[in-house]
Amino acid sequence: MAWMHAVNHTRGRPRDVRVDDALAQTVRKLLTEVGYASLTMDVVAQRAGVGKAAIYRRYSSKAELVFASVVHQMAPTPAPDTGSLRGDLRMLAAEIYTTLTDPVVASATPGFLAELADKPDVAQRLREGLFAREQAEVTDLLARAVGRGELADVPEAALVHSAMLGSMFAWLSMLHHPSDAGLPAQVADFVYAALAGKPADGRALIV
Amino acid sequence: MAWMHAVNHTRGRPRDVRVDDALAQTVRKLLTEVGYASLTMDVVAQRAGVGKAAIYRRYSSKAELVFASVVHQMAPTPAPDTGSLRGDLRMLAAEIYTTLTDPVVASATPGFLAELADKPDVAQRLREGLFAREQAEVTDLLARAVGRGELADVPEAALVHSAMLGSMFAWLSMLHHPSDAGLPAQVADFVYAALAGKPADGRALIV
Amino acid sequence: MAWMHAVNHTRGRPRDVRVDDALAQTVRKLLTEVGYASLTMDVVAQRAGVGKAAIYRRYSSKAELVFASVVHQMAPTPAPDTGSLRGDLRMLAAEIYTTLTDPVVASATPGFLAELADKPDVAQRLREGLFAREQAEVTDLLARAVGRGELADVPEAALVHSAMLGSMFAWLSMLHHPSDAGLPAQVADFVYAALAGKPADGRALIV
Amino acid sequence: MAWMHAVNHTRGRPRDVRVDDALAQTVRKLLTEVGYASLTMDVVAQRAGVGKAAIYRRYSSKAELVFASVVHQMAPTPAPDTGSLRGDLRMLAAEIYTTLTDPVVASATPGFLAELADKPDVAQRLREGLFAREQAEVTDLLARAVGRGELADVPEAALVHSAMLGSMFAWLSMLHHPSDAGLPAQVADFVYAALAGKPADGRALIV
DNA sequence: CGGTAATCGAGACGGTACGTCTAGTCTTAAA
DNA sequence: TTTAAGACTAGACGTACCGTCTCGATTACCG
Repeated sequence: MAWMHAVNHTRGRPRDVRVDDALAQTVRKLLTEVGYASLTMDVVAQRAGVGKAAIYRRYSSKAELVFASVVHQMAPTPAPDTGSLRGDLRMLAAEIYTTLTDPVVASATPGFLAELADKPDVAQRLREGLFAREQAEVTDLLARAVGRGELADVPEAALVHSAMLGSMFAWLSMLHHPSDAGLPAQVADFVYAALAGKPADGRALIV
Repeated sequence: MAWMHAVNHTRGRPRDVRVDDALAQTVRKLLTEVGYASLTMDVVAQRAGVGKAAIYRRYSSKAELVFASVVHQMAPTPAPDTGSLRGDLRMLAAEIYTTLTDPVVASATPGFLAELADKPDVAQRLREGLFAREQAEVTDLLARAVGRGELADVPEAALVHSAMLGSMFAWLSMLHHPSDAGLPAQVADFVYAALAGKPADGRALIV
Repeated sequence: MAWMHAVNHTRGRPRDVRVDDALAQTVRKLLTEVGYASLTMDVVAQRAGVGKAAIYRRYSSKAELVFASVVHQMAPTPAPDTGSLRGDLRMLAAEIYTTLTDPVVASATPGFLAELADKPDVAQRLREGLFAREQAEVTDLLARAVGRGELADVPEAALVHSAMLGSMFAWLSMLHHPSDAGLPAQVADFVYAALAGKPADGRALIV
Repeated sequence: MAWMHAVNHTRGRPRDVRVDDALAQTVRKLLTEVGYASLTMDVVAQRAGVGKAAIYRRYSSKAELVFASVVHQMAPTPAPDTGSLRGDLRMLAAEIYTTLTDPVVASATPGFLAELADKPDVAQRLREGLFAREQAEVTDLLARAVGRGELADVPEAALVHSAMLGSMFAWLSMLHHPSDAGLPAQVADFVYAALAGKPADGRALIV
């Protein structure tokens, strides 16, 4: 099947791979420097030493360019399995937290969410490329917990995913509470408590 | 104390209240029609039958205008107290859900979050005017539960708030799951389980 | 006939004369400071310590205000008669020159000419109030020359007027040659030569 | 030496000549239709089928645009030499008259003169590009007359130029006398009389 | 001497042009 | 055919100005 990709590009000058790298690096740097809104295509081209046509030949819009550049070298994170539901949740929470607080991701996310409102196609690709894998991890993690006998029934993965991702996103980006290394564990334990029926933070349940 | 607000406006022609109303109404209508990004100041001015100067005399930017218009007549929501923690949580979840799925709010939110990245002052006002009250409700609600003896210790309100707001926001705006009337109850019960130590959805805990 | 003006204005508060003076003075000062184009009604009002309504109650437009302010205290120039055509021409030239090089007039004139293109009514008033009297002087001056026997026939006053006014205006405002005290005499002599058939500047005619 | 002008424009897409043409034509048409003051950049762009950026890339302001468009294809008029001073003057007067009464020039001139007050750089360019050549013609014309023996001494060209240009400008634009085909000849003869010492219009000189 | 009516400064109002900026497309010459 | 450079269209942004309108507070005359 590999030949599929090797379509005879042998007509005219081949794409310069250094362009792709320069773009990704430049976009990532600019995102942290000025943010998504003030990142302009002209400046990207100039700083990357690249023509605008070379950009639009690869990405059809600013949103796609930024998306690709942000995802570019995002952790592939194969799989965790720590042996316990609580451990798995903490692992996942830490992973999500790391992503959300990454300077590049944090700079791109809000502007990104804004564009998704208008462009369902980009939104679709974002969800598939970014969130689908995460959600699959949640599904696996829950299945493992059921297998271990930690949970009687498998809860809805989407809800658990929303709880973990959303809690941290709201904490950081909406309520603008300070970034705190203890946050992911807190959230993971909170979710664990909800699933396992043990009060969060080991607090005793009275009635 | 009312006289405090009656600051001597007696100098020159006073602001026309109808302009404020026309602006808020027009912005709200345009938000649902074309969304935040495609809402232009010129069109707002034209449709409101107002000069652009009148807008910029009140709001220094598009972001401020939209913010004010969205908040304009947002539910004052006095207080609930349903007699039980679960009931209170469901009430609050329903309220948040209603807000998040309101056409106007839903249209404005993403574009809004994007602008907050650049404009800390607007962000500050948004948090104070929009989220602070919500968080106060959470605090009260938890205190009441402790008072009733439903909880042994008072949990951190900010975390509970993040969990409720964030879960629903992520579900709706990030993962784009379909709007579902059952969502707020699900989320409320999930949070209740975490706090009260009973498995969500009444699922039995095995170990 | 004076009673015509004394129309019973005796209803309500009478116009404050100090407003008129303040306006004229302010406009004249602003004209020399920033020129016609950059003179704004708001600044006039502010600097004169006057409301804009008070201005528009007197003058229907910026053009009218400036016109009135410039003419305000312009030389009434009774009449010259120096005893000779050449002397009369020199006198008139000097008068026109003084007017054209007056800082206020010089600042207002170009912007003024521009507005006349669109507003025939203001143009009409300008011509009647400003140029008509000048032209009448030319007519008288020529008639006197004929009476004295200096000229056989009375030349067209409008042409002579154009020659004197236009030559100096072109020299100063179009070609931007430096202001020169000798200019009016030169122009007067030039016109005299044309009328009297003697070469300008006493130059000998060869053929 | 021609290569000096062919500065290596070979870097990026070259300016589109059709844009320049479309702009000049559109401005000329609009000048006659609505005049200088009511000519707006947006309408120019729209009617020319051109983006505003393309205009401001070429001209830094409305004044520069209009200036360039008016001068654009103005008669190069090499040189006349009719064999006599009177003939040369009539020729020049006719040329100036044609220019002044050209609908485009007539519409642009007043608004133009107004802007020159504020913008000395534009004024400088106007004088060099527009009047300098005219004045050179006057100088030549007078030199020829001296060569022919029609004049004993060479008069000051600037004064003669001012007299011809100014007389007609004042007649048309300041005093708003009706446009008259006989005007240039009248003015030329008037100037001729001043130079040659023969009474204008063949009127007899008495003393 | 109190009512009536036009005035006053202050400043908000609708409308409209300006000049700047951006996204995404297109056009060169060179490689 | 790709490259860098940069011009292209379209259209929003925020500022500025004009001429009008609206406040509450002054004046004058008239009854």
